[in-house]
Amino acid sequence: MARKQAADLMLRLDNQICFAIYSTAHAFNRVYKPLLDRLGLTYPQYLVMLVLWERDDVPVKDIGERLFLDSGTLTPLLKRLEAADLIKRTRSTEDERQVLIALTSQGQALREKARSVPQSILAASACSIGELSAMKNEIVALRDRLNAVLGE
Amino acid sequence: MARKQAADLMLRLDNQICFAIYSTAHAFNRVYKPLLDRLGLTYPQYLVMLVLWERDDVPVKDIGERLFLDSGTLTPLLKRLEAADLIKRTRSTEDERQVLIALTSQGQALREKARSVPQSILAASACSIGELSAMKNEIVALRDRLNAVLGE
DNA sequence: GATTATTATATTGCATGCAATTCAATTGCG
DNA sequence: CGCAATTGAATTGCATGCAATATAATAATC
Repeated sequence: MARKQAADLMLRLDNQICFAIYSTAHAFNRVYKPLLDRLGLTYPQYLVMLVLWERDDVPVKDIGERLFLDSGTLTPLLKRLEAADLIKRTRSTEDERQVLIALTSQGQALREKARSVPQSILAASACSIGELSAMKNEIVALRDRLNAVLGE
Repeated sequence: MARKQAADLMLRLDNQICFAIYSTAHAFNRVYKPLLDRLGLTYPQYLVMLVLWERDDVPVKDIGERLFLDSGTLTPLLKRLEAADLIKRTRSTEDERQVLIALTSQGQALREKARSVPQSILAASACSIGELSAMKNEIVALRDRLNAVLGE
């Protein structure tokens, strides 16, 4: 009977860390929205740009591994970024299966406008960098354990 | 110059807690997938069922406030749950603007099958209940601060 | 009590995510 | 070398999320 009650408790929405994560992801998205609107980006597009601002001329696969996204998500997203003149998609000559993603000059330039975004997010989170960093590390560790289970 | 470098560091993908949250949400979703497939539910549908298992016969609005979702998301989702015979949607007689959501007997019964889900998730997270609960509280506090900014 | 404002839900359009499939290119292996 | 297996993208279909709008019902205000 005690075991049954424990199972009931665990089914409560507010006791589930997955819902905490889920709802916080959406809250972040809503905070980002007005900031990214000014850049003409959606949040997933912003993530792709973050990857490219770190390193350019990478195959779609690499971006996908970095962001945990597959081609079904990335292909149309990248086409929209290309239509916005932020990136260029080129079939690799080395390996014609790969499509290399490079920033255009506009894509490079957008980085300057994006520099203030993290500050705004930090302010909205009303949290010190140290606290956020500690939380981030815990969450990433959790994510990696979940992904490890999936790889089995 | 130091300030510029700090802004650059903050633009790094791996330094952003939002990406930690975002990618962990997707990792959770992938871990849940096979478990929820057995129940015939998607993850957002599972969240709605969690709400309803706690309290029945509630208007769409209440579910939305609980899950931070609007009618644009909930209406079609609820129609799919109704098509699956898990819930019933009824226009309230008290206030005809409202649609009340009630569980069917099958919706009630599904709770028994769902009881084992949280245990499986706990196992996949490879974490103690205490640690998870502490993380959850921190994340919820962050979410609430973000939502507070949005309300301004 | 009539008019206006607000509220609850529904609808439309767009951008993810992801499973499943397809297709072309490359790798492996005998 | 020749062929099967694998790989990287693209495509299709379905289910979110959310902004913007529509609509009907209730509340508020004069």
